[in-house]
Amino acid sequence: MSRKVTIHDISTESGTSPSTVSRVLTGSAVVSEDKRKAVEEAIRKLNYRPSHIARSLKTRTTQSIGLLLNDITNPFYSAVARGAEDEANRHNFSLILCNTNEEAARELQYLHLLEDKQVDGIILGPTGKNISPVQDLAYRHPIVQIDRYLDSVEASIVKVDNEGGAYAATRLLIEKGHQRIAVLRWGKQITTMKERYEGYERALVEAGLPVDPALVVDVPALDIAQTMDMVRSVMTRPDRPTAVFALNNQIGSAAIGVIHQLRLQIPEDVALIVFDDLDYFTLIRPSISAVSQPAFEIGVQAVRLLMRQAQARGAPHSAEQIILPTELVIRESV
Amino acid sequence: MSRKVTIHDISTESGTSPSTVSRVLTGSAVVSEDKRKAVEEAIRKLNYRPSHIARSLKTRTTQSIGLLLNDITNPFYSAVARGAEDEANRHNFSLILCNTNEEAARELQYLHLLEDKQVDGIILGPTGKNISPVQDLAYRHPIVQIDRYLDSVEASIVKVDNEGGAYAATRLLIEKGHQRIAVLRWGKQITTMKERYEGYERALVEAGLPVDPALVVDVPALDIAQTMDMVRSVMTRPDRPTAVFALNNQIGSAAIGVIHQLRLQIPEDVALIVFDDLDYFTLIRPSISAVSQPAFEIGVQAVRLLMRQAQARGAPHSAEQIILPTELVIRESV
DNA sequence: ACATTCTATGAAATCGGTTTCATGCTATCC
DNA sequence: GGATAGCATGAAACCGATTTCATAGAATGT
Repeated sequence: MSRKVTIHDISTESGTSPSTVSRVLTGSAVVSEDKRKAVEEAIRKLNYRPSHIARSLKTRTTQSIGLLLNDITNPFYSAVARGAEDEANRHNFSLILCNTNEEAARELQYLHLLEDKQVDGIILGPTGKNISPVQDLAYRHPIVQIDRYLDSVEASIVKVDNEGGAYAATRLLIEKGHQRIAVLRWGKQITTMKERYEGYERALVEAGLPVDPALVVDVPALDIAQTMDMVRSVMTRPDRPTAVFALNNQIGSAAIGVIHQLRLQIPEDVALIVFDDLDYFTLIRPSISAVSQPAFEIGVQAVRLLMRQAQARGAPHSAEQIILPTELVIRESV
Repeated sequence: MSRKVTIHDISTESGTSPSTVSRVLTGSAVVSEDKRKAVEEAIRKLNYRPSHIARSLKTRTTQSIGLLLNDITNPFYSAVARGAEDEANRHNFSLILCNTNEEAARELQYLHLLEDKQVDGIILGPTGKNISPVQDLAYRHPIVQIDRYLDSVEASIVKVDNEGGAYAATRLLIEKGHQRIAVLRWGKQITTMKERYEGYERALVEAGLPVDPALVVDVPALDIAQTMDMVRSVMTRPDRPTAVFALNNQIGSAAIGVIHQLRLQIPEDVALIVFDDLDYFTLIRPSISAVSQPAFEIGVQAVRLLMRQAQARGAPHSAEQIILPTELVIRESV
């Protein structure tokens, strides 16, 4: 087993100094044509590949960014990841995948780990429970929050127009004649949920409809069985709502499951609209209307924003905020 | 902005040498009780966190593994990723996420990148198009293939019992009285598809049924629209099959879409079973039967296998093979 | 033609740890 | 009690790159 080829080997093979080899590697300074050729020849001959680690140690940059998500198996987040991966790759950066599972301790552990690994930036889909550590980190490193964000933390954000999307969805239901519209949410203190709920409420108020607390259902956890139970109890009440607005894809799926179980007809018995679109919504009958989010684009924009911030390091980095539009996709369920 | 705290700072603060600090850090040698206390105190006081990069440079180990997948948005792969992440975290390893998008060039680029980054191991869901580079890599580094594998390459594998799962599914359809069972596949040279097809064929042959080439549908690409077109053409033939077996979740979803479009009743007009289970299969009506794969567990096992191989480095590492069982989940669609 | 600036290059320091090696001290043995 | 082994420790080398700094030689200006 031959030892790994180092810059020193290239140096001797090409009859130059390591400094010169480094210069042709990074292009950081002018090197004469013949030396350059010699170095390039040696690199090819010995099949040399520079060590990222050694480089990182000196340059204090790792060409990597941390991607901290609550649940990579949630189609929304995996699309974000895909977008981020795509854009990162375009910049020759790689992603370190961290799954928090909505656990504060795990998020915190990862935040430290990523700092120890000296990632050049962090894309954070926050659990919402580590406010001050995130603030501290944001002070020292480029960090962009996606989807949700921590209200008091001064860090960049890439999100969608939750309020507007929810408003449009609710309005659609009202226009279709619905007066009793249930809203299903989870974690009402989370910014996404807050904003979506506000959009719902604004549409109701604007239309002069009452905001009935009985129609606002908070599911206790993102557990499909529990969520279905909650939804079932709403849907089996004597004064059942005529329309349901689920504020995320998981609750939406639970609602679909319950409605099917109860043998209710969509949209005759109950109309349905879900915040966040899933592939299968178009495949089933009736197809499900949704507020579609540009998840892939969120990932792309987050990486771009990070690149800009990393570039401008040293300069007082202002916390940017990117708000992407949602799209109301009207299908058979309304 | 205070400079980063280094091992040298701890050394002076605690009145010891860097060597001793390193020894308490790694626990690689005995240190007297009082020195240890002093070092630990200094670490706490200065809030010291060792640099992973510097450590990696010397130890030639990065505590990270590369995760190379074709499509992280495919629920199967994202579940694998989740499992891998979980297990890696348990071992204090982190994952570098690489999405190949089924592109050979991208896969190759990533294989090089991961080697340059000196990951301790690679989990590879291969495109199938980079046989000799993978073989070369496997010779130098721990690598485990998941799901698919490269036939000629000597590297460990974690996969499911594709043949057995497909056999069981086909058998079920036959037992339900179906004689004309279409099979939908993509990329027939890919090991998973080959094995699943073999299971299908074995079940037919065992039951004395003919293997009708007209019922074997190869979709040209994993594109939902194209796939739906192919499926539609089969389902609109005069001698339409009475049952359909889709060999992966994407083709399965396309099939569901087409069947709904054509207003065919499941399972009366056509029975359906899909290799690989998706969440929504239980939510819709009728619910869809599936061959369920332990995707999370594949990720977990892959990481464990990698850990073992990395441990045994130096010893001639034998290529292990782990075959996990599938589960036939019978729902309303048959 | 001589002083001065430029340019390409190599030597050496550096990044922040780990590990080998040498050493002084204490414990053990006959 | 003197020789030997064991043990904790620090000095220095090392991992593999980049970057600063010094310098020799070429190019430029007057």
